[in-house]
Parts: sequence; structure tokens; C-alpha cells
Amino acid sequence: MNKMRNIRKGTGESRRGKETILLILNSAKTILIEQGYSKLSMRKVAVGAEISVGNLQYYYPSKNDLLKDLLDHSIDEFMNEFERLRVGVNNDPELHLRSIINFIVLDLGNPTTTTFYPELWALANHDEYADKLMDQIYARVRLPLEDCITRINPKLSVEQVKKVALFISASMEGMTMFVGNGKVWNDSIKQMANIAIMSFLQMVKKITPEDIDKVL
Amino acid sequence: MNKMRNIRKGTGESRRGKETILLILNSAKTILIEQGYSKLSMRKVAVGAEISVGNLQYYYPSKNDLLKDLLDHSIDEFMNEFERLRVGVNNDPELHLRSIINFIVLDLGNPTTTTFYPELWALANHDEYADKLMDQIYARVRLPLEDCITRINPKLSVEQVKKVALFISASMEGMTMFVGNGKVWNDSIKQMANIAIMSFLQMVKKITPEDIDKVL
Amino acid sequence: MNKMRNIRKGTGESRRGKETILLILNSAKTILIEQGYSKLSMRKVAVGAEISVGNLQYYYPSKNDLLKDLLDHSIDEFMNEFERLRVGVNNDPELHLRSIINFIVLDLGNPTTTTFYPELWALANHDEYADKLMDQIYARVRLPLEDCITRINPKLSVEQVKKVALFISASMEGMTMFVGNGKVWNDSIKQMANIAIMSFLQMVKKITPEDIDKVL
Amino acid sequence: MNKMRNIRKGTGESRRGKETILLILNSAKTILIEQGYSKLSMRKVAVGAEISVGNLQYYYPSKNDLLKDLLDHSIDEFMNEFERLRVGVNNDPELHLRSIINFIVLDLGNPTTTTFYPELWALANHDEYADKLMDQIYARVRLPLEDCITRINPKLSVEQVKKVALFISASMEGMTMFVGNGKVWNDSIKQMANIAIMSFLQMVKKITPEDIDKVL
DNA sequence: AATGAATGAGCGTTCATTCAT
DNA sequence: TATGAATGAACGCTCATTCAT
Repeated sequence: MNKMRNIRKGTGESRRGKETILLILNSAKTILIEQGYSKLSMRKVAVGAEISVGNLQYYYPSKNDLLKDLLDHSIDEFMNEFERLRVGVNNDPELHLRSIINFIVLDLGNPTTTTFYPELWALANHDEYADKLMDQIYARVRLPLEDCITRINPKLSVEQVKKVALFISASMEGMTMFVGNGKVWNDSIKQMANIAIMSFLQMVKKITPEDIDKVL
Repeated sequence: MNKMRNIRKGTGESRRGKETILLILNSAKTILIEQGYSKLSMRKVAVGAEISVGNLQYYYPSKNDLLKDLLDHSIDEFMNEFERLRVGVNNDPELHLRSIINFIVLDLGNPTTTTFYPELWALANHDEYADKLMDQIYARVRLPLEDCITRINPKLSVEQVKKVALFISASMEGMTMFVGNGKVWNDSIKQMANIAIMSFLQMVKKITPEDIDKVL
Repeated sequence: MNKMRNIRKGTGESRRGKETILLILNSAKTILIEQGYSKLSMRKVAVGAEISVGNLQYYYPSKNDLLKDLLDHSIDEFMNEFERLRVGVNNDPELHLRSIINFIVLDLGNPTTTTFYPELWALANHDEYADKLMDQIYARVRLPLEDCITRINPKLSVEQVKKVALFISASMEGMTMFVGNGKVWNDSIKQMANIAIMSFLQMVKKITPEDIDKVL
Repeated sequence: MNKMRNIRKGTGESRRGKETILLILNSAKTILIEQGYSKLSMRKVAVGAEISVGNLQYYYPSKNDLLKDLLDHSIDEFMNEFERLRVGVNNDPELHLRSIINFIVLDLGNPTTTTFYPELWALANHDEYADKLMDQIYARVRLPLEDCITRINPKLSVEQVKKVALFISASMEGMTMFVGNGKVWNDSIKQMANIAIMSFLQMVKKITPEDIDKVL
């Protein structure tokens, strides 16, 4: 079965077809990253993939179909790497938390990450599919975080753990626009990772249920 | 002198002209927020402002000119409110820090903020003006943060204070896509503010120069 | 006020604009008649009117808007001539009926009529606007027929008169595809008019309410 | 030999091939009737026949080839039924004329007839094949009409009989757009048949060579 | 200060057709 | 017989921009 989900049925099943799909997705990704979603057009994707517009639309009948596969494809690369982290870390939750934070913050330096994610966030405000996708991928990112937090600070309820994980994950995402590749503060990415690790670790250890749920 | 900087020279100086400019900017902002930058067009702005395309282009000869004023105009509203915070807070740096964090996190619930800022971040990756504007506004946001941090933790160098302020500011921005208006976690916005205050205050107090600059 | 009803608001109000609209409608009509509706495209209309596609779409935002005005415009020419018949005929209903039949049958020889009406009929089966338009124009054609029939044969009820008028009108339309301009039987158009006059006049005089409504 | 004339040579000779051709023709006919000729495309036909575009083009190398067979196929159904009329009617020419008129007028209520024939007429104005086909089928329809007329009114010349038959046939076709299936006057179809029979029978009996050929 | 008219490029999409398998 | 892959042209339409009035 074909992994790509939004192509026309009965398409991309021959070896040649699969190669063409990869050419298309890579072309689309390059344009999205270099020029932004507002400049992404079927014509440009076709030129980038060195195929005709007609052939592009043979695989992706509508631009939206292409966008869906593009988002899936772009995110898969990150998720595959991220979920390899889980493996190969010993049982120490603090160490695991450190390694996750370190991985995510340093990944922000990746030029693809720097430009792709802000496009995704903006898109999610206007496109249902992008919105659902975001929910899914960040839920998967928070899973190991929640596991670490629960083990480091067992006094927190399940709901509270989820909120702390969300806070940590969201905080790191926020750095994208400032320390990402080509950004003014890109040189400080290591220090940001240091501050993040120190800050989040301290917080996870010390925070109490009351700290989270108090009403002022 | 006219406050708007990117309109045609000698334009928007009469009362009627100023009203038209406001109609234009509000129309543009509505479209940017409701439909995203990729759907923003001169035609739609003109329709929204109930003027002709020709007249719109009398004020803003090019779409880029309009975009510039749109960004300025949209950000001014936030900055005006933000800088009013400074006034009316007594001399306690910790209290001031708390109030800044609280203000920014709770502001994320604002629907305009939720959708406008991701558009700005995405834009900044491809548009020089948006990029510079981001630098300027976030530098202004960090100023009071840096002041508080210096006074709470005097051992930090000027550079280190800047990085801590950046970390705090960036962290809070990262919550936009998760706890903003209409987002899945919007109900948890108060708890996010609590975690943020607890987390950042603790960190600012405890962090050492070595924590920030150590190399692993 | 502008006579054309389906153009963009605030358009076609200057003398130049009105001239352009006429160029457009004439171009569209020529294409419809020479090549048929399936070959009618905005591009071809623009070429025929010697304007840009953009300008064409400035006047007619959608192809459907153009089609509507095209149908209105094309029919107006016939209706104007047809309704001039009413005037200048003395009070004799038989004479009036003869002149109507004669006019309509001979008009079928008009090359525009020959090709335009079959397109309209086909269109009416798939396009609501064309369907309604057909109803309206043929109702207007039947009005004077109904008047003559009532006066020639007063025994018929209002409903029966309507049906006889419909029969006569429909019968004449049916000749379009056979005796119209360029058709095999075009040379027989005069004889067709003779047969029609003799046949319909005889029938209107002799037909009884029972002839029409009997059930076999 | 294969009955279909416009398919690729050596094609449609196996049982499977014949079934596929029927699927194709039925799909094409459905589209022609439901959406009109302007919406008829090879793609839609292939989808409707549940085969690939490539396979469709194996049978019909060009759209025009398909159109030809489509017209032949669609008309055959009517002609088969029509020519069955001849059989089973006794020798009375007046009775035969009545039954022909009745059959044709009532057939207009058939939804296929209602929409198919106007498409054919419009097509005949721009397509040579459709034009020739029309000539052929209506000549076949007029044959029994001419036979009846000659026997009812022997004073008419051969040419005059042909014109009277044409008049009758054309008149009935004209009702398609008004009393056909789904049309406003569909309920009056029986009365239309009555008026037609009364009108045409009277005319055939009474009309003189001078009525037809007089010049005014 | 404002409108209407016009252009030309580009958009997403559909299409008939060709061809290798 | 039948499919999947590919092309190139055309489609309806939107767009930023220019210009005369």
C-alpha cells in the first residue's frame, strides 16, 4: 500500500510514480520553506519537480491534497528522529527529560524547522487539517515529557502533569522565532538549551499542585 | 505629520483621508486575522473598506506598502497597552516581573493576538520588513524584563540578563498556538500563567552565570 | 441607469464602458452562434471583443453573468421587432393571426435565429436562468396569439385558448431545425408559412372544447 | 461485424469488449442528458463507466469518435420503437396518421427525449456528423407520414406531400421544449396530442396544391 | 480624494491526447 | 484489454498594478 494518503486512487503505485511523488513533495517543501505558504503554487511545485502541471495534478487533484501530504511528509521526518530518542535512554527520568529538552531546543537551529513550523502554526489558524495535525504531533511530543514529569514529581495529578508538559513543550516552540537558523539570537542556542534545562527541571521538581491551580 | 509611514507622500492629511486610512487598515487586519496572509489581497481590502481598488491604491501604491502599515498599526495597539503596565507598578522588581508575565500570558487569550502573531512570525521568515519589526517590538518587550531580572539577580552579566529575558519572552510567545483563543488548551490559560510565573521567578532567582554558559 | 443587468456594480457607466460592453456582447453572440455554447469561453470572447481577459472579467465577474446578459441581449432584438407587429395591424383578429404566423416562420430564415434558439433550448435543460428566460419570452409571444384565438373562437375557455396558442407557437419553433438558414429545407420556408397559416387558421376556427379535452 | 461504427478497428469484438462499450455509451448518454454537451468530457465518461481514461481511449481514440457512436446509439432506441409502429396497423391511412402523431407527441414526455433532442439540434448547427444524422433520422420518420398523406389527399404532388410531412414532423418536434418531461406544460401533453391530431388531420384532408404554393 | 477602465501575469483546475507497460 | 504516467493547451478566475478622469 502507498504511504501517501492524499493522492488520487490508483496513483503512485509503480516505481516511477513513487519517484515522481517524492520529487513533488521535495519541491513543495523547498518552496514552502524558502518562500512561505502564500507563494506556494502548483505551477512552482511542478517547475521545481521538473514535471508538467498536468502531471502534478494527476497525482494531486487539488492543491489541498498536496498540502496535506506535504504537511504529513514534512512532519514525519522530525517525528521519526524524535521518537528514536526514547530508545537508548536509560531509566533515569531526569536524564530523559534533559535529553528531550536538549534535542528539541537544538533542533530549532535546523533551517527547515525554523521556517516550517511558523508556517504550520499560521496555517493551523485557517486550515482544519493543519490544525488537527498540530494537535496530533504535539500530543506525541508531550507523551514522553508527561512520562518524565510523572516520575519526577508524583504529587501532580494527571491533569496537572499534562499542563506542565504543555508548558514545557510550548515554551521551547516559542524559541523558534528567535534562536532558529538565521535568527539574531542563533548564536545563543546552546545557552537557551542550558537555561531551558535548568529552568524546567527545577520547576518540575519543585512545583506543587497548589502552584498550578491557585486562583488569584 | 502623519503617523502612518508607508502611505503615498502628501496623502492622508485631511480628516477624510485619515478616516479612509483607518477603514483600510481595519479591513486589512480583519482579513489577515480571519483568512491569513495568503488570502490577503488589495481587492478584498478594498471591498472590506467599502472603497474602490483605485482609491485604495491612491493611499497605498503597492501591496507591500499596505502590509508595512498594517503590521505597524496592528502592533501599536499591543505595545500601547503593554507600555502602560510600566506605569502604576511600585518599585518591587519581583512584583513587576509577575505582572508582566501575567499580562502577556493572559493576552494570548485575545483572538487577535492568537492569529496575528503566528502570521507575523511566518512572514518574518520571508519578509525583511516583518523581520525587522519583530526585532524591534520584542526588544521593547524585553526591556522591562531585563530591568527586573538585573535587580532580582545582580550576579548575572548584561549579556546573561538579555538571554534570560529572551528565554522568558520566547517561552510565553510559544504558548500562543496552544492556549490562545479557540485553541484546545484555552481553558488552561490561567494555570499556564501560574506555571509560568512560578517557573520563571524561581529560575531568575536561582540561576547562576555558570548555569547559563556551561559547555557540555 | 444601465440596461445590462448582470454586470458588476458601478461598471459600464461611462460612455467608454458602454461601448466595451457592446463589443463583449457582440463577440459572445458571434461565438455562440458560430461555434455553439460548448465552445464559448471567456478567452475567445475577449479576443473577439479585442480586449484583455482581465477587462472582460472586470465587466462580467463570472462566465455565468456574461451568459445571462448575452441571452437577454440576444432575445431583446427579436422581441423588439416582434412587439412592433402589434402596432399597425387593424382590428381584424384573423389578419393579425396571419401576420404573426408569417412573421415568426419567416424569421426562422434569419441565420441568428436558426442557431441561437436551439442553443437556448439545450441550455434551458441544464441552466435555470435560460429556463426562466424561455418561459418569459414565449409567454410574451403567446400573448397576442391568445388574443386572436379568443376573438376568433369565443367558445374556448381561457385554459383551452392557452393550449391552442402554445400548440401554434411550439409548432413554429419546431421548424427552426429544418427550414432555418442553411438547412436542407430552407428553400421551402415560404410554403411552410403557407401551410402553417392555412393549418392553424382552419384549426382555430373549427376546434371545439371537446376536441381539446376528450380522453380516449 | 460490430454494429458500432466509430470504434478503433479490431476493437469491441470480444464479449468483454462489447460490455465495456455499452458501459461507455450509457455513461456518455447519461452525462449528455443530465449535464449537456458542454459538460461532456472523456474523463467524466470514463468515471461513469468505471474504467480508466486510457481504456476509454482504447475504444474511442478521440472524443469525436465517441460522440458519433453516442448519437447513433441514442437514436437507435427511438427508431427501433418508432418503426415497430408500422407493423400492426391496418390499412386505414387516417388511423395510421393518428397513431403516428399520438406516438411522437406522447414520446416527448420521455425524459431522455426531452433533453437529448435539443442537444442534437444544437449540435447539428456546428457538427457535420450530427447534421447528417438528423437528416437521416427525420427522413425515416417522415416516410410513413408521406405515405399516409399521399393516400389521404391524392391531389398533392410528391413535393407537396414532402412539405406537408415536414410541417407535421417539425411541428411535433417543436413541442419538446414546452411539454417535455419536467417542462411547465408537461401536464397538457394529452391535450397537445389531441390538438395536433385534429389540426393535422383536418389540414391534410383540406389542403390544396394552391394553398401550399401560392405566392403573396 | 476617489472612481472606472484596462492590462498582463499568474492562479487552481480540467481537458483531449499520447504512450509505455 | 486495460492501466498508470505524462504532456501541453485551454479553461474560469483573481490579482497587483497603471492610468485617465
